[in-house]
Amino acid sequence: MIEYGELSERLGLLPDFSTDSNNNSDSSEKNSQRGEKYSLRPRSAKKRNLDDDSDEIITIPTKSSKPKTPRPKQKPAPLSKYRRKTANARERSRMKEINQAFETLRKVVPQMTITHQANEKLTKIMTLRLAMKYISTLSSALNQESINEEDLLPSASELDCLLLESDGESLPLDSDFSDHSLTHDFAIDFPDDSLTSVDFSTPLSPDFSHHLRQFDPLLSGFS
DNA sequence: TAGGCCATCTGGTCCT
DNA sequence: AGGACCAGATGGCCTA
Repeated sequence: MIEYGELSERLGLLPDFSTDSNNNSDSSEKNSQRGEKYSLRPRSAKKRNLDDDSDEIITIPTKSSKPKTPRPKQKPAPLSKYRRKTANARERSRMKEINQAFETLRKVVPQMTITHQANEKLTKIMTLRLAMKYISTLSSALNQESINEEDLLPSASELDCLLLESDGESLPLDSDFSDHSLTHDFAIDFPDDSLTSVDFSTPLSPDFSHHLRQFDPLLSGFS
């Protein structure tokens, strides 16, 4: 039985965890709080290494058993230790970029407080779904304004419907959302560089288009 | 303790 | 050949 450390060293598969743990510290705030704990994946690495060790030549499962047939398809040589490290670093960097984009998106998408506690961070999937819905809300408001700027503003229930929907499924427009109405002022609730949330306990302002223009510079061109 | 969310590692695939 | 992108696997953290 080959020990984990020995095997990994022999195969040259494992990155330098001590340095990786340092690299991890900048991946995200949350992760930095976790510190060095993300640096090791002993069991998974062991399993993978053992798998690698168990079959050096990959045998393609054949329907017709022709045992003597040589399998030309060999597992490609694992990346060198250096290339594996650099690939991991690139991947971390790529994910960091994605997470930064999520963070930016969180700041511009109105958030709900219905199911979230005050300082609870929106999950990625919730952020995407809210963004989709927010765009939909703005688009519909824009279209309605092109017809009649003042009279065709979305109703509070429509906005509730759009913003409440977070799972990709449409909610019926006649749903009863009387328990929570939208905030009266997006511009106040969402300063440029702070995470804010829609307060459903306050009534919706009738002048929704005005707030939309304040909120989105693209819309301000239509005033 | 189970489940959700997340970061990370890893190998495969595609592209330049 | 090497980088970008992706998805699967894994384990840590947190909350109900």
